[in-house]
Amino acid sequence: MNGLKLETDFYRREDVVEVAHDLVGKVLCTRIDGDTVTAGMITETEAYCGRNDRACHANNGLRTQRTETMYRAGGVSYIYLCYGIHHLFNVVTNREGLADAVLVRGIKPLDGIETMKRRRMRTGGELSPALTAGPGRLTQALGIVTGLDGTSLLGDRVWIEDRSISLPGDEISRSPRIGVDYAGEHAKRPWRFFLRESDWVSR
DNA sequence: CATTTGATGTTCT
DNA sequence: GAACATCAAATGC
Repeated sequence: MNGLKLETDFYRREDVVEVAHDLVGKVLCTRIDGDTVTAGMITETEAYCGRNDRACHANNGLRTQRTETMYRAGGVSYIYLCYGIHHLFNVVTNREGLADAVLVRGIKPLDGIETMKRRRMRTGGELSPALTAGPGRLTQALGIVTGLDGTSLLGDRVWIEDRSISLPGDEISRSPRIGVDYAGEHAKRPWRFFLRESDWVSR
């Protein structure tokens, strides 16, 4: 609770890799259909750049119905269906016309844990990383679905807070992105950021 | 433990 | 028709 909602200045910076780094330690919050607020600290992110990045859906200016959201000005969500089952959540960054986004791959549960367990159909079970570690898992726990694609992150359904969680300088590690082998050389770029030593990261 | 496979729907060729 | 920013359950050691 009592965090400061991130504003457009945070999202509209030019360097999506920098935004991906800075999102680690921030708190992703949702309030879906008047339900309890559910929230968790972001533990893992990946940057995708619309220009010269074969791993990005909107690479080389590819404009489709799906990727159109990525071209909007920073500060909205980009949510799409992956493998026909999983709703993956991204943060659109940069200015209008440039398709940059940050994929959120893991959170550590903070608020509304019982609600998250219910959405994941894991009531009664022990609190484990299976609840929210992984891009498809956290969206289900937070109630995020593709119907929320394009939602403003300055609104009251999906937003991100700065709760002044302090992380030691060496806590954030970086590595190549996961599951993008098809991108060739670009797959090797170290554009994944994650909390070292955290249980709440994917894999 | 590690590895494989089935689920499932949208997008793009 | 193939590929896909994944996950959970099943199978193989």
